[in-house]
Amino acid sequence: MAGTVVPLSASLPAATKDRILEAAETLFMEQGFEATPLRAITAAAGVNLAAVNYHFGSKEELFQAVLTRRLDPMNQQRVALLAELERAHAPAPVPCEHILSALFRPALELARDRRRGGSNFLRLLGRAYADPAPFIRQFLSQQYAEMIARFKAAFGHALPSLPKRELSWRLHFMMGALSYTLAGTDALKLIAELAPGDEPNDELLLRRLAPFLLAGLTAPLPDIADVEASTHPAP
Amino acid sequence: MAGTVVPLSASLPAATKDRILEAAETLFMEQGFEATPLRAITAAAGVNLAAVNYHFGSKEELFQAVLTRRLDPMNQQRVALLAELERAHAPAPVPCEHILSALFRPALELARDRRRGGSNFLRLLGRAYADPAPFIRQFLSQQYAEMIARFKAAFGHALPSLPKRELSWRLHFMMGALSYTLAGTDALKLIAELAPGDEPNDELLLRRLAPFLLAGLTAPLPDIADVEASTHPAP
DNA sequence: GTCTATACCACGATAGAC
DNA sequence: GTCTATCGTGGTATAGAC
Repeated sequence: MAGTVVPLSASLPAATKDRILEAAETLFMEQGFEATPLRAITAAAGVNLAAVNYHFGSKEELFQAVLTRRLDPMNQQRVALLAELERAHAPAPVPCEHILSALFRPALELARDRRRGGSNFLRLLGRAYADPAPFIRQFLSQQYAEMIARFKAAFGHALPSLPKRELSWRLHFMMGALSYTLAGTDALKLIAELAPGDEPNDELLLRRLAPFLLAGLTAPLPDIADVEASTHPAP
Repeated sequence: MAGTVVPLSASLPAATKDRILEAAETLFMEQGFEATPLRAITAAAGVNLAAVNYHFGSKEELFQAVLTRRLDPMNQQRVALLAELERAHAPAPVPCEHILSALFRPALELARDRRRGGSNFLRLLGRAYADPAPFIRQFLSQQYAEMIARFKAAFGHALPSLPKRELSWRLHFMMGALSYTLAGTDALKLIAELAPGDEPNDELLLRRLAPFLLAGLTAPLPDIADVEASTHPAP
């Protein structure tokens, strides 16, 4: 983690594999997964068609590799930020706003960084979420499981009076609003429309979204919240 | 709306077109758009492969036809419910909870109706949202534009102190949470996990989601909200 | 107007030579 | 590791039968 020392071999002429990865990310973001022929990727990367299958096994596995390359660091950054906050506040719980911030900023940073794909990457991700292929869904759940668990625990400490089950629901809603907003088709368009003059600024979006979600998170409990402890009555 | 009189010709042996539509919906929901070969659809419908191109033009247009068949009535139902509420409350504004209800119930009803595809249809829809093909996005925007406008106006009356631009953002967030929740890969799984014992009940989900969104909608304004009124007026 | 048979061309994948 | 050749399957276009 600490040392960012790169092996000497990294400067080699190189890495057919990396060239494929790079070209694939660009083209997948521009055109989507299914709409991008493998032949277009290999042409852009200047490699042979069969190289993809050799290095990645299949087009789907190439897709997963593209996603992991961005997602894994982002989620690690999230838990690192959260851990830092917990250290700073201990033994008191971290306030909700700060937890939210740890959850959002890495995603926003990714969305803003054009060299890492920008918001197009998040759109690609959002699409993968709804993919009917069990392969992809399982892959994503696994990618997120640990991070979600940590944030759920943090929110649990910050909101001790909120039942665990209710918290699970609301976390789900929150991730939904975030994913949809960042991945949605018209997120950029919306920013341009609703904040004209400014350069499309994700920071602005965060400042809008955070109060919205924070309020939802701390909303009064629904009527059915209390019946759960006992049994389940008919609706 | 009133007369549900069906033309006599509807009882013909027929309608290759309808058989295709029916088979396509089922298979698209089960396997997704790209994963479903046209040949599988025509086989299930018992028609010739070329019939699809003849009646719909292309696979993509067939997809749009499948979506429209469910979406159009749902959105009409939404505006009808809203209109009814406005009539009942006039000249006072309709309370937010009721507006929300008019927005959600038709979607939930669709999600629960297995004969209309159930929640699988909404997942299909959610996926289409993130589709990079401009064709599909434009189609969806158009499908929703009128309905969204009416609901935005209704919320505007109910929340006169909320700046229009802020309302636009929050409506966007709301639709995001709703879409994601209904369309998400694990919505059903989540219901099963978080409400064990019950049959997967969408009503329960609504009772959770509504307070969450309602709180977000009426949340305090973000810090940057006030600078907007002065400079650029809404388009 | 409807429907069918059939012929394209592009796709992802693989086997085998180098 | 890389390449060429080839296979099976996909969406689409068209000519012609009813």
